[in-house]
Amino acid sequence: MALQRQTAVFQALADPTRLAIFERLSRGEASVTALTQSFAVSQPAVSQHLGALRRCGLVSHRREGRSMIYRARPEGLEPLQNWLEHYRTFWPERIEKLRAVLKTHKETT
Amino acid sequence: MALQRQTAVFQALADPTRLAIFERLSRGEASVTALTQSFAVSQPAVSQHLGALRRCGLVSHRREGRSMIYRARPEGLEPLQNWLEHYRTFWPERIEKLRAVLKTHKETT
DNA sequence: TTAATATATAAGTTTGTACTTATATATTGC
DNA sequence: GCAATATATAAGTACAAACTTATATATTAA
Repeated sequence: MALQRQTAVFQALADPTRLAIFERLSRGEASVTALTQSFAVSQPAVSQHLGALRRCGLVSHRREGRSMIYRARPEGLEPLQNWLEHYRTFWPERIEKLRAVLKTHKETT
Repeated sequence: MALQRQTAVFQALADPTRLAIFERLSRGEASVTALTQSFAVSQPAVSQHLGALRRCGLVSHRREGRSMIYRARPEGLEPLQNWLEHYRTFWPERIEKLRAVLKTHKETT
């Protein structure tokens, strides 16, 4: 079945390497070369993953001399946020309770 | 590359049919037969999607006579919630601003 | 126990995805 | 312009995923 807009972000983050690249970029921008050195895949593989992330708005890039600098786009997570927001409407108490638990957990670690 | 625990939920929700099944179940429990009637795929395909959702904790099921009744498990979304929570730590203002926008949007539609 | 119903599993097919190597394109410094 | 460097794209391969039909398993009712 063809990929739909709704599942695009899930799809993009479903691959471990691609997720790791996004997480790496969320801690600071990086060039393709730098990313390639961080992951056990070839440079073209990294470029392909970056293309996938870019196509669904999870990263942006700019040229800087010979390098392409990539950075994570928090706004790219909007669909995910939106989707979970939707479920908060359906299951308000349950999810809110869960959020509280998670927040506490975060604060104590 | 092998599927990791971190990407399991993303992977499960990355397929449009499977996402639609989960969303259907989030609006109320249903038997496999009922689900099969709602989607344009065969009964085995539905069972396979339910198996995938079940394996990562997004749905639970119980037998009721000859039927298997499936229901969505809000707790199954914990990894997603947790993951986004993590990004709130990194990008607090930005994401919080976004959350506010989304909440307003929800309330006015 | 036998037939009907409901679901799960097996096996096979097709398409998509993640990778590879090879090569094209863009930028810089000589 | 030419060589070096950085990235993207092309082409091919291997494996995973999503489906199909056929069949096995479980439950109910006669």
